[in-house]
Amino acid sequence: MTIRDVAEIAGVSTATISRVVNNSGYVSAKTRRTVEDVIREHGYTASRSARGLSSGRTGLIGVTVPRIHPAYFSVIVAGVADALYEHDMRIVLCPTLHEHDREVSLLERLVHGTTDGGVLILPEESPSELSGLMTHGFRFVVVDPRTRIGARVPTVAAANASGAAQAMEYLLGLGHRRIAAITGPTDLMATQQRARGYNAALAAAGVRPDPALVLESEFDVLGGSVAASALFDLAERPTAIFAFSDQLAIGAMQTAFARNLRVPEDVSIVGFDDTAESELFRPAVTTVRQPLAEMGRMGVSLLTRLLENRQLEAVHVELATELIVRGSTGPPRVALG
Amino acid sequence: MTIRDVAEIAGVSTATISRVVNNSGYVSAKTRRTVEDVIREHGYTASRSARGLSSGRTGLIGVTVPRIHPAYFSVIVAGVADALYEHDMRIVLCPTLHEHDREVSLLERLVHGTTDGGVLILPEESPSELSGLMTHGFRFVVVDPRTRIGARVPTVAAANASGAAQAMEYLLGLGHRRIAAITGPTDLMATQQRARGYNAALAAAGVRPDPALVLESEFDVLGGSVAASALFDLAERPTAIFAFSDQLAIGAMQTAFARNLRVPEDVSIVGFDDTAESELFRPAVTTVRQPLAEMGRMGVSLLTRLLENRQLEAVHVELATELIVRGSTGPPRVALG
DNA sequence: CGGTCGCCTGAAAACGCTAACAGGCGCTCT
DNA sequence: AGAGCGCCTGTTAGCGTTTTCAGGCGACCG
Repeated sequence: MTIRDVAEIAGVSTATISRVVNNSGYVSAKTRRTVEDVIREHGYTASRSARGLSSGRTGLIGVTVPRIHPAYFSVIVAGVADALYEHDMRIVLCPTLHEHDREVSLLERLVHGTTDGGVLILPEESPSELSGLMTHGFRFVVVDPRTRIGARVPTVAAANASGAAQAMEYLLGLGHRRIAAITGPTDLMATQQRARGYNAALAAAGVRPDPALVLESEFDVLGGSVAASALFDLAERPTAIFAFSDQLAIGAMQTAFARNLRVPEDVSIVGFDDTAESELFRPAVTTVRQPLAEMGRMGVSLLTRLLENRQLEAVHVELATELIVRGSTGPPRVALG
Repeated sequence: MTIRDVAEIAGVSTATISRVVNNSGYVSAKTRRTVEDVIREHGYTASRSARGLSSGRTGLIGVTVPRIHPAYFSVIVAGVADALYEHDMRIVLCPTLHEHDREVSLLERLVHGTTDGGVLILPEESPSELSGLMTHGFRFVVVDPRTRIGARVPTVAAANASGAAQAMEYLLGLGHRRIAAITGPTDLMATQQRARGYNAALAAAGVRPDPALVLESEFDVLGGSVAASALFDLAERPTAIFAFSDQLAIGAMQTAFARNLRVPEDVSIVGFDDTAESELFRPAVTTVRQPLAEMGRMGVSLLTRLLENRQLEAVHVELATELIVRGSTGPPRVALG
């Protein structure tokens, strides 16, 4: 079933079919109906390849993502896929496996004729490579940028600083004063922002920050365990730990259990992300919810505007976070100062 | 940068470029080198659209999946993506959101000129719709079939029956005799197979099956909680529960905790799948590992053979499972029988 | 009544690539 | 020496769309 077949059956030209399908240009109501009937009856769908070749638009959006299965990424991708579906576009998924070369070569291929644009999730690309792509004419949006990127590249992120501040204010409000932080890798913007929120909240409460209470780690469970272990070894143990991801929080809780510390009685723990496991774990993890799916959707929303050559009103979007209070937090055992 | 530009610069015809790029047909070593240099220097990549239109092969594989973010699916997708990457193919991801109509319409679009084939993960499609697609000429593979599908449709699944038997033999070996099962939806083939393994193992051990100990549920945490609750209310409580998914197992464990039952001292619990959360949870969940990523890779492997019009030596592939013993299982408190 | 304009439709030229065909060249074999 | 046969390369006809351009046909206006 090609457009030519449809044209023949409907007794019109291929141009008319094209106009009906894309509803562009003038078509009389009668002709339109006839054509639509034929299309429905014979089940015609335009070939994306041909359309792509002819019009330059493939209806495909490339999505690069470090890995698929961590809940963090897959929820964003789900948001992207959902939003794209509504625009009748499809998503070409490219896991980069954290390999910079792989990402670069993927992008090169995406640029040329394969896709109309891209959603880059936590890209490994340097800011200069990204602006290179941009000047090259590739339309894309970065979700959860790794570092600060040139002002012209549209980005979507969570309000990391204020989210962290929210969590800290809550802990401070419970009476905690010795609040440790297990941060992510410090080169990540998300980490820096959350650290900013952490420090700001402490300062606002008049608590002197203690550098010994801030530990850096990879964003994984093991890192959380190790860091928590170090924190529990401190002469003056923290009464609360703010982990910069749920994975870290769970690692910390595992260590607490292993040392027969009760959560939250002996130590309160807060995570970040609100991925599925934070709710599953017992006690359920108090966490800062990142609107991951919404971030994906917002990325698509920016991108479609970009593809329509419309001006973006906001190039850097921050989505609000929300503190989800669950069972892993409570007042400190001995109310201090 | 089109093939014509490259041809002009290299001083050869476009056909030669095409031959070099696809290494098909004869090209002299010298010409090949020249062309490759030009390509590298000017960064040419063939337009997938044009190639697709001309040759009928787009290098795109459609992957339908009910949802992306449950770990179960995303791990399979990761396997698929990885394997496809090695074939220089890309994956067009289509979440169906469990909606049958959505899936059908997606497939229709995939069939026509968009993709070369498909990997259908737990498809909602009826067997007849699937064989319809097949006779229509669409090349695809089903991973984790929902129901028994016609013999001609290639499928990849885990060895569900023997996996369940493994788990049961382990529990029986520990001395358990009253072993409950929380199954998934009974219309799923996976559920039926696991139930088969459950019953077979009981029979082999000479244990009379008790229908009261087998409860059906959706594959989610809540279902596990509810079912476990019912099991714990039984006059004669089971000493072990075999949950047909990790989610169910975790739900069951949460209920156990809520009732002050210790795991594994008061009740042993086994899950299925070995998704990430089963390792995170405390106690870590003993579970039957499904080789999800491998299932994805195997799907691609079958599909590529299909695309090359090669005969498949095995149309229905079952991948072995593995029992992962963790902390949620132990001998029953009072050794019975 | 002729011109203009809006609506509608068709013809035809791309779009960038592949593949079938044809031809040229140099060798070997008879 | 001529035929035959590998090897290499070029020519060219599509592939199925979109899009531009050029009309045709009424209606309305002057």
